Amino acid sequence: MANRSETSRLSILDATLRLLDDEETTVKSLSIEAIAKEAGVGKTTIYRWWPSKAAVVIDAFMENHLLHTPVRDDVPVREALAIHLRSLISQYAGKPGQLVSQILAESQYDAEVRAMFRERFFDDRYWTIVRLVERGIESGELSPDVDPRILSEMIYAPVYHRLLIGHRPLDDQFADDLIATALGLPAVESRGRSTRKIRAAS
Amino acid sequence: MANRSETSRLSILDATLRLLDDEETTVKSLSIEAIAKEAGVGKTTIYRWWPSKAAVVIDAFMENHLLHTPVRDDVPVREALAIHLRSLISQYAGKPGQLVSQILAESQYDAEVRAMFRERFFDDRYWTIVRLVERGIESGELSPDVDPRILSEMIYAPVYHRLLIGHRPLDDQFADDLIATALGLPAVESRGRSTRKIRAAS
Amino acid sequence: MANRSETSRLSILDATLRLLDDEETTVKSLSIEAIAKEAGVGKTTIYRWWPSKAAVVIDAFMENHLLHTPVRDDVPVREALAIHLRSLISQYAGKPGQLVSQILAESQYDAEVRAMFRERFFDDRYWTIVRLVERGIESGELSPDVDPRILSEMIYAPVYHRLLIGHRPLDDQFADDLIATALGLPAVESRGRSTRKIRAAS
Amino acid sequence: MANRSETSRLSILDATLRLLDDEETTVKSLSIEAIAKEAGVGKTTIYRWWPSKAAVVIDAFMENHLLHTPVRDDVPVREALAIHLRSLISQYAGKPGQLVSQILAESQYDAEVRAMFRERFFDDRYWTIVRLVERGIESGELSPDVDPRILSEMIYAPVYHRLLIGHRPLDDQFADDLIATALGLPAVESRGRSTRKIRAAS
DNA sequence: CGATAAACGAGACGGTACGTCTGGTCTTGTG
DNA sequence: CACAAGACCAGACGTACCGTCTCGTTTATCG
Repeated sequence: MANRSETSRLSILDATLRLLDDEETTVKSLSIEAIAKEAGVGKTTIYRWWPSKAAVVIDAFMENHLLHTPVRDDVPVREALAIHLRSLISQYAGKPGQLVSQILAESQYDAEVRAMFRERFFDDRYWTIVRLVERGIESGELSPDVDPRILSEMIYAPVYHRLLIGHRPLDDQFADDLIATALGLPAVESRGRSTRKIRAAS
Repeated sequence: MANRSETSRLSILDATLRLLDDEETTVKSLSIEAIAKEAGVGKTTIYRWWPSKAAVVIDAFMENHLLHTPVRDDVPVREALAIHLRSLISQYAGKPGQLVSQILAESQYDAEVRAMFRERFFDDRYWTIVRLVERGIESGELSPDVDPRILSEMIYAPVYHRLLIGHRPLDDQFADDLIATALGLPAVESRGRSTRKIRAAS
Repeated sequence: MANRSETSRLSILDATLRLLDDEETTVKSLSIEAIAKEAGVGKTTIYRWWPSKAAVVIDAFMENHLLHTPVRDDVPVREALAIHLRSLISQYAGKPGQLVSQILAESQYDAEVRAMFRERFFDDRYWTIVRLVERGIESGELSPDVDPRILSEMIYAPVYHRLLIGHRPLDDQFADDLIATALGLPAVESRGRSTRKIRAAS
Repeated sequence: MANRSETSRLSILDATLRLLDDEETTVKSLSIEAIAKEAGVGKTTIYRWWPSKAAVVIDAFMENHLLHTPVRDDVPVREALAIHLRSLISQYAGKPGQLVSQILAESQYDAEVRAMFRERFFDDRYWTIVRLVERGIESGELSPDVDPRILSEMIYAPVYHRLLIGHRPLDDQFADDLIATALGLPAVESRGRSTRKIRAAS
């Protein structure tokens, strides 16, 4: 029989990360051929076990838990949200963000990749936020009238939006603004509307 | 001398749309070679005037005003938002949505395409919503404490989010949920409570 | 592993000859793309194994021994020369001649092709004539004072000269004239005079 | 009205020579586009007056009398031949030789170019040699039995042969060997056959 | 001497082929 | 018998030139 070689599997995932580490390399410019060569592995071996290049990248990405965005449950929801969002945004502002946006790009052309992205990456994060919002409703920090899933999307989606479109920066201010608006509260340090407008315009 | 040929320009944009109309064709699978052949045009002519395949697609997409998402200013903000979002979402649920998501995908790999997407497509829509939100604040429909740009992103981004990730459907319910949550009103009859929440937070 | 495919090699050479057989096709107008298409082969396969189009043509030309110009060693040198030259000239007057002249043309731009032409095509023929001239010297049919290589060139080069420049025809008369002049005999009956001349010069 | 512009004609021929002067540029790699640009002339102007790139090159080549190969008629034929051939060969060994061989290459694909090469370049030289050989016959230096045109080709063709095939060098020794053999005389400095053989092999 | 027609520079155009690259499949030993 | 190595068919890439075709803009006779 000769079962799947764990050595090969790891070489492939390692090689993928090594290649993606190069500032110039994108998921698109990365080729299966290059991965095979870097891993010292035949192309066939990759094609045998992964349905597409993007699948390898997602696997490699997850294998090394490249994104660390804890959600604390021992602090008030507002604070937990703040910690989580700031952490997420700061990571998305860098190389991991590029990777996520490129995987998302690949997933536009391949339903299998899209499903894999959701299952292996997206769902966990999404439900974590939904649960957090639900805790906020339970604790009274958030209005009981909001749909936790919709509110979660309204908090989370803008981060992806800026990541993908780049019309405005991914920074701490953004995290604070999102939370303040979501909780129906102006950001602490900038209460007035006109002040906020000026900030937004800068 | 020897000015640009309008005939060629139109042939190219038309051919691009014709090819993209095919259910199986994506922006990725579309090739400049195919456009040239379909348009009866030399490849050089395309390369001479467009920096990339995606640029041609954006031009073609815009040339024919493929997306019609009016924003009324003669009705209350809530209603204008509802009309706009329902229209936008219904179109994004179909072929135009696929195109937008694929252009966005391409833009992840090409700063020029990203800029073109923003300038030719995104900015108009974004500012239209921002202005709408500002009108809502002025008319008292929205709390004066929200940052119009942040709120706009919180309303708009989830649409793109579902378009790109596909974790939940793009339908009228979604439009209504977004508006209700954005206006701080889970439903019409709960206006008082949500108003209270906003007031309490200020 | 994965050795060269003999099937492909033959398809390519066959396709090349098939295309060149067309009266209108020249080595210049022949394209690697056309060979690949005709052979049902990827362009890469051609580029992998041949350094240039001309190299493929030379290979194809030689593979099928397209030129038959025997040199008899069982008859007097004059007769062997006559048979050989008449045969060579008659072939050069037709399609093979065009091919040779076109390969020679290509070789003016590519040292590798020039070397290949010499090694695969020219040298054999050249040395065959040199040896024939040497036999003529040994047998007394030719003056011992001539340099066999120079005399060979003087006999052989005019054939190429007419082939390439076309100032006068390639016909049997030409073969006879060359031999007569080379042997120092304008005609059979004037052997004495020419012998005298050579003797007088030594 | 508006006659041919002599200025343009000269710019084009000059530009052609300037471009061909570059060691790396060949008649093949030279493009009409490049000539037009270098000459500051529209492509149309070239196409209007010349049938092909090679025609321009021949014109440019001749305009500047790039080859100087005098034939003296005030010295014995042997000496005149020696002077002419040594001069010709020494020039053919350099850049002019490359040009001639490349023009000859081009002429293999274009009957018009071939005719132009003959008329503008070849015929003069050919008949000059024929006349020289005829003078040799009249003066008794050459046997009255040889056909002057055939002997001319036997003297002249080997030069082109070496130029195009490059199997042996174009040098003074070659000129002397040709003349010696043509005149039925061994070269003065190397009378013995074995000596000649060794020289030929080097 | 002003009209007018050809030649001119510029360069866009529809094409062809280039040589390179990658995708995904197939083949051939090796461990 | 899974693997590495890599050859294979296929076809798009972006580039270079081809030869044709407008464009205005000189020129230079001719009416």
